[in-house]
Amino acid sequence: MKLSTAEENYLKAIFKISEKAKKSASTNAIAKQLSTSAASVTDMLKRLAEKELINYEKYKGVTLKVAGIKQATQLIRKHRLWEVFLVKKLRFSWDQVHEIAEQLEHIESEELIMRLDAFLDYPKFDPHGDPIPNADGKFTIRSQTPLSDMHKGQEGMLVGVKDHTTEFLKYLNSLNVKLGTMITVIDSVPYDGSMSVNLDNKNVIMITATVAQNLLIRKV
Amino acid sequence: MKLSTAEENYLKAIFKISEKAKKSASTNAIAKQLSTSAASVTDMLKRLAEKELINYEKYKGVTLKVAGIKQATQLIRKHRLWEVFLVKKLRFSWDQVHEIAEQLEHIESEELIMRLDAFLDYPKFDPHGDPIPNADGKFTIRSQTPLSDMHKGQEGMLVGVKDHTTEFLKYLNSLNVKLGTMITVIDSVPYDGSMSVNLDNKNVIMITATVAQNLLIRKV
DNA sequence: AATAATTTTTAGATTAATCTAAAAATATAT
DNA sequence: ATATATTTTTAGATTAATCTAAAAATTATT
Ligand SMILES: [Mn+2]
Ligand SMILES: [Mn+2]
Ligand SMILES: [Mn+2]
Ligand SMILES: [Mn+2]
Repeated sequence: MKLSTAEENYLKAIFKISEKAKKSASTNAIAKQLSTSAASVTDMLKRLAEKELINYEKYKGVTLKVAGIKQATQLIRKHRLWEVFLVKKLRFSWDQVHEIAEQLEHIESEELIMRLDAFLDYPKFDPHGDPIPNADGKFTIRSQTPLSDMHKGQEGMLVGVKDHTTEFLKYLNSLNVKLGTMITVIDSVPYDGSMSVNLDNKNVIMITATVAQNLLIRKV
Repeated sequence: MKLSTAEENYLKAIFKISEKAKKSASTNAIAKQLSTSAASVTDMLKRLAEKELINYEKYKGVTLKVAGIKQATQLIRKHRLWEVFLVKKLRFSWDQVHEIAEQLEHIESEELIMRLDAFLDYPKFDPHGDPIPNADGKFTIRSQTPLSDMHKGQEGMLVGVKDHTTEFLKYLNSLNVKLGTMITVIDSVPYDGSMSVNLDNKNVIMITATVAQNLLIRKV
């Protein structure tokens, strides 16, 4: 089924909300995610329900039907593959690619994505450490912990970030923190959750609890 | 100025028609080019005139203003760069890329095109031999003759095609005719304009006048 | 120059996607 | 359990882009 860009974006939003909350997505949550009005969301939900992509009952939230999940997953696959292309091939920085990928993900061509995937050597993760679903929609899973949950002395590698905003990523750039950086917890302050951590066994820096919550570590 | 996909496509259509006919584009010609109704064209022309992109007077044709030429040229640049990417990097065949490039050309990011251009090593021509305007909108010009205008004994290299349809390009594939192929006119039949030509000093084939008109040769 | 043919424009509808404001339903707090 | 607050839906408009059918303007033909 051929969907409009707007329809695709709604499905992706519902997918992301359900994934995070592990329950049905509310009208307001979708509106917030897409920076649109609740009224617009209701309109669109009717249309998506009509097309059998979501389960929708007035005043209850929505969940994706199988067809909807498939569409959302493919869209995420396309988004993340394009992000890899932009970073690996065009040498964009990880804080510059999201906007462009938001556009590229809507290009319609199965063949294009197959070839792009091959060209990039079938990457499993995008530049932010998010898993790229394969052509069948399967995500690679990986054990990871927010740095904020780690204790003094524990060590691991940065494998992902939760916050994808340009501001956060640029801040990490300024700290010289990137995917692959080895992080060891030197100390953590119970009072405010801030931490001092060692980077690649070189320098020690201080970070706030908020930052620590947004750094995903694979422990060694 | 940020334009919609539809607006961009109209500007490109007007550019192509004016380029070929070397005069103003008529409502009907634009409608035909875009497979839409004349009424829709009139609607859009009013909008584009309002935005100072075209010169439009009722019942006269339209011409592009400077801003319109700039937009159309940039769009063509993007289209052709993406076609190069698809063929050179993703290994698509030249008959498969136009549709996808029609979508990709509307992705909005100056930075993306700059980087894509560099990644592709600043190509001057696309996979169909069409010139790629540079960032300033300048086209490389090249002397070329339709094969149909050449005479017995003349020789040259295939540098472009006039017809960009999948059917024509696939037919050329089947003849093993591609950009770079050396073509020598063995004989031409005045009666119907058909020709027998030698390819790369190997085999001789027969082609019709129509085919010969669509092959652009740089004579040696 | 009058008539016919063609082209172009206008008029009026339609569809997707959006909005604001008001009404209705649901959830929360007293 | 009633009142209040929040969420969600409906009602009614708007805008871009399209369409068909009819009217108007232009061009071609007798
Ligand atoms: Mn992204
Ligand atoms: Mn990402
Ligand atoms: Mn093309
Ligand atoms: Mn081309």
